[in-house]
Amino acid sequence: MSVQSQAFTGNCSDCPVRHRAVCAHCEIDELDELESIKYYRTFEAGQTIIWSGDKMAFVGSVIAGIASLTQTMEDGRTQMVGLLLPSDFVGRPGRDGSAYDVTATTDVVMCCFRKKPFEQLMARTPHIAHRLLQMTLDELDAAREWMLVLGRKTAREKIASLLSIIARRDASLSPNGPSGAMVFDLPLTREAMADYLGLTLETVSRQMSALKRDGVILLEGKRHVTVPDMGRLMEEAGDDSDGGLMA
Amino acid sequence: MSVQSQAFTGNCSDCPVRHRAVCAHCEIDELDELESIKYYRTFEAGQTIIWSGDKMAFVGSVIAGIASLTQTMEDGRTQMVGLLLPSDFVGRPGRDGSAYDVTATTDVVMCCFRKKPFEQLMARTPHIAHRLLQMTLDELDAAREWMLVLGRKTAREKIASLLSIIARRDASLSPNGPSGAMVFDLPLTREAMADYLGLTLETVSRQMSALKRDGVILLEGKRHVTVPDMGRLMEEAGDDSDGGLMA
DNA sequence: AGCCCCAGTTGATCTGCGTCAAGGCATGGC
DNA sequence: GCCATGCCTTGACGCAGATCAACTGGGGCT
Repeated sequence: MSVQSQAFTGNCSDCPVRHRAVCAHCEIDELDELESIKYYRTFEAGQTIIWSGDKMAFVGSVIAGIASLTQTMEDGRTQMVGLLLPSDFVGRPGRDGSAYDVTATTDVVMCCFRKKPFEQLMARTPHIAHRLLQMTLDELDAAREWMLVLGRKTAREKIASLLSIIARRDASLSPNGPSGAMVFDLPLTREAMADYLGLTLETVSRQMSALKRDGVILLEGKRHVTVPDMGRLMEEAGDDSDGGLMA
Repeated sequence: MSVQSQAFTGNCSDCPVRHRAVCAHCEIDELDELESIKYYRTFEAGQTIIWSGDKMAFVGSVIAGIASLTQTMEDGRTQMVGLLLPSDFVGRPGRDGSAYDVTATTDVVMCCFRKKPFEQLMARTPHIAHRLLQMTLDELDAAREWMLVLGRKTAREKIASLLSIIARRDASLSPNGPSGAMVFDLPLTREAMADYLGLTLETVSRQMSALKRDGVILLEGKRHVTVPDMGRLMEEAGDDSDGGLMA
């Protein structure tokens, strides 16, 4: 499967993620300036994009595919601390090193900006800084929501939480009804799920089987998931049953 | 104990946290403008500052004392998702509701800005937005470091991690030698520690006793802690033994 | 003083998840 | 075809931490 299946010319105006990325509100002249400092890079599934501690020469956006941020302890225990989806921003203007490993979970296409020029542009262009602040605040909310999952939820609730997050993201791309059935492919191996959830891969496997046995999800093969009732899944996750959709 | 023991007149130029807060790099005229939209509020230990879901009329900085951000599930399980120390920022420009409960853990003094005018000032003043971005990125790093603690560390490592974070913060205020002995008072009850660490209070108590028995810490009463060897404590926490201080 | 109340400690027991180990089922190379 | 490899599933067992419960000690009431 090609990650570039859509006809994308490499021009910002065609960019499939532009309306959600850092450059969402840029004017034409600003886009032109971004064009001049950007380049694309592709990474194969499993490849490391940035090593923890490396100095980063670029910042950028994920255009296609999924990348993950992970931290690893000396003895090998690892925890995934973020999932980067198309339009998500990578890098930290104003600091040189990365604090985490960034790894391509699927094949990934990134739109990179050379760091120095990007920072200069940001200094001149308040609404890029503003957009980045909003995106960072969203990430902070997501990280904190995940702290609740890691600290207080049971294995079953953790799995249900992960599935409902992935399902919700897919929904925002191809809108099914929010409370109807939902179908998607898991972009993560059992091991990656375990690293995200603070579990072992065996426990992940067992709980997936349990949710399937109890009719909360249907599995076709190992990765293709059908959720017949999102409300049910969100109850299993321990969230409000409406998932905040009624507000 | 008064939280306002330092002679603080209520004027920005005397503010004990100014060099670390949002307004760190403000010029005199900007400070004047902040003066005109700010007011102080005090909260007693245990009081709720903001309820999850409330609309917030203000943003602001913690001036003295410690506040915490917590999330609670319907069945009462709670997880602390952030610890707010003096100079930390509260609130989310550009969004109305809080996603968490904000609670005063000790007596707290806050410097509040009315939200609307603050947002307008921010729009006109790029370096306030820039400072806020930096602070938010720092918080994001802290949240992600905490995800590793919650997801992968043992109870003993969790306690050691918390103690070393608190010790390090105190060190940054009153500089002892970084690898010598360190003395501080715990600002948290056992229950609050448990909520931060994703443990029960009984487990916290047992592990505190174990660290004391093993000579990693000394306890005088329930709250007064002496760490004879910070390196040892950081090993117990599962971090690099140098804690990044050798870099 | 006498009392209560709250925070913390400690013990006994239970259990959810980790650990270790044995397969299953695709895919790809020879 | 056959075997190797990667990803996943399932079972048996043990342990770290949760749960339930009793107790301690200090600080602030009347």
